[in-house]
Amino acid sequence: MHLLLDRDPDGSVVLGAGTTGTPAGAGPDGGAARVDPGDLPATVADLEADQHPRWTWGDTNDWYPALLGGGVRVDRAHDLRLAHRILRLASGTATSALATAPPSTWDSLAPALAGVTRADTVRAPQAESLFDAPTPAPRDADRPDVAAELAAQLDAVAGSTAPGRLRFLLAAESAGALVAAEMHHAGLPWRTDVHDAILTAVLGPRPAEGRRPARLEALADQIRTTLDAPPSLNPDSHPDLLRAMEYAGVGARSLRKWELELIDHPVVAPLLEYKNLYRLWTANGWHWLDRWVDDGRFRTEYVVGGVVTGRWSSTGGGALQLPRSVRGAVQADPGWVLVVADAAQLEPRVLAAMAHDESMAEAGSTGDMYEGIVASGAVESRELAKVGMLGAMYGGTTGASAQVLPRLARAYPRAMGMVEDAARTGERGGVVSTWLGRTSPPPGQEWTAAQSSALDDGAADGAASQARSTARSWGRFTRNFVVQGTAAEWALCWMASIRRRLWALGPDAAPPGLAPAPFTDRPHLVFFVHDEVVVHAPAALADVVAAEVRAAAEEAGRLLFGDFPVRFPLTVAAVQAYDDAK
DNA sequence: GCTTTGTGCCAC
DNA sequence: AAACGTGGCACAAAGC
Repeated sequence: MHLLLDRDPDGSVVLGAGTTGTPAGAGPDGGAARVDPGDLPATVADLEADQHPRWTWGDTNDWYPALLGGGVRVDRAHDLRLAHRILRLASGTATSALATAPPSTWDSLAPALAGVTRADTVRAPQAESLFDAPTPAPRDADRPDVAAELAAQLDAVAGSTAPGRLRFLLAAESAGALVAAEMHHAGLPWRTDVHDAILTAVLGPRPAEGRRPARLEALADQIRTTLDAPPSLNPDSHPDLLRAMEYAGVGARSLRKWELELIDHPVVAPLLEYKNLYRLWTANGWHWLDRWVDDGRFRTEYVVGGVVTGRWSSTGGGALQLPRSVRGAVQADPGWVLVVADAAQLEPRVLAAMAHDESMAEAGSTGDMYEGIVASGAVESRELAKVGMLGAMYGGTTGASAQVLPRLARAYPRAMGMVEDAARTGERGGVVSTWLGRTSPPPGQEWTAAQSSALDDGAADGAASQARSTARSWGRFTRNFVVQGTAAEWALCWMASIRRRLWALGPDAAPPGLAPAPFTDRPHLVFFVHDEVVVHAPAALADVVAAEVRAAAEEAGRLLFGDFPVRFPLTVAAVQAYDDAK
């Protein structure tokens, strides 16, 4: 059952207030109870053990980090902010009171940051002068009413066109919020010394502040010499560099890597190397290390549902774009291993399942799905199968991808038909939904303006083609939305299952640490990127953990797609360093 | 001086 | 100078 957590304006914690079916014992008489914030972890731990409730709160990051800090892990949650966002847009709940109500504070809530508690925010020094009006305290009416919101959400789900799927989606989204907070708490093991060695090997030793590393300096000189440019030429200035290149007759219109690679000129090699190393230095160099790695852990802020499709985004340190070149610095603690697992060809498999395309699922039944497509005779090569499938899911219209599309459409009419339908719906301005019912946003101003101006009397030349182009672009978005979004749902289920299974393994025999460890004394998730997870585990449990991660993938497929014969094979490796995997 | 925009590359 | 989806981020240049 749901157990609500809320705060009074004075900061005291209210437990179970207004919860429908409040469990006996939450408060003295089965109703609301007031808890001193300092006692919250202990109180939550007791209730978790006794009643195993679904902890229901406005935003997981407002509550869970402090509980984790107090050594308390919870099993289930309901994140009202995340659920609200889903239900407001979902086609399945379009007629509900929740979806038809005017926008409320729930619609304007920004995700809280796990590293920043509300108390920190309140205590933060306020920039105010004598002339500034004091910041007004939030009016009572603006305070989100958690009990009313929960009731509205449960009502919307119950009256929806597919209550089971939506309930599942909300549970998965909330489980994701728990995972995200726990991964932030645990951090990704990061060897600063190894990272520094990686940088030093290719850039030279860390330079003085404000100076280029030696290798970059040498390359800059080489670029200047090759271009016959003065020492004042700054290779970081695009206009200056392009001008110097034009003067030297290089013939490049931009500084993009792919374009430079097409050019035959002696400056290309040193310039490409410069750009490559410059990127490493600025994006993941020593400054990055100083800023984001603390005490052997990299902590980012995972933003659950940060992408419209339901994928996560992250803020801080570019966690979801960690370049391969620094992944060697991600290393397990002594006596531990990293179990790295990624789902092979996740999106095409998801597409096959949601379209109930048995032929396509069959192509993925033995292992590599692209090889399976080749084996079925649809296309000649793995590479062609891959670019063809990606083109189908992205809406590619050119090149090899477009060329094989007709053959894929003949071999897999159901799957290809589904993404085509999604594209057509988007072009018309309609919305599409994922397998569990997350719905795409309606098209925005650009689409509407383009379509209406094409219909105007005396429409400008090009208005019609502009309208078509905008419509197609939105069609590519909706086409991709259904696949990417459903893949994100699979990933949420996968992680929720992994989380539960790892917890069930029980604590390691390791001696208790000084700080309370809510879960880091047993195998735990430390990283996630769309279709890939990393588990930090005691070395002795490597095989057990690998098996659980595989079992979780099967479970996720079964929970989402039932008996439909689609497989979700993984690549799994237990390694010391992240870059040892594959 | 500040913020916004453009460029380009990284990840899936 | 992108084709073909979703993002984050750093830097220089442009705008205010």
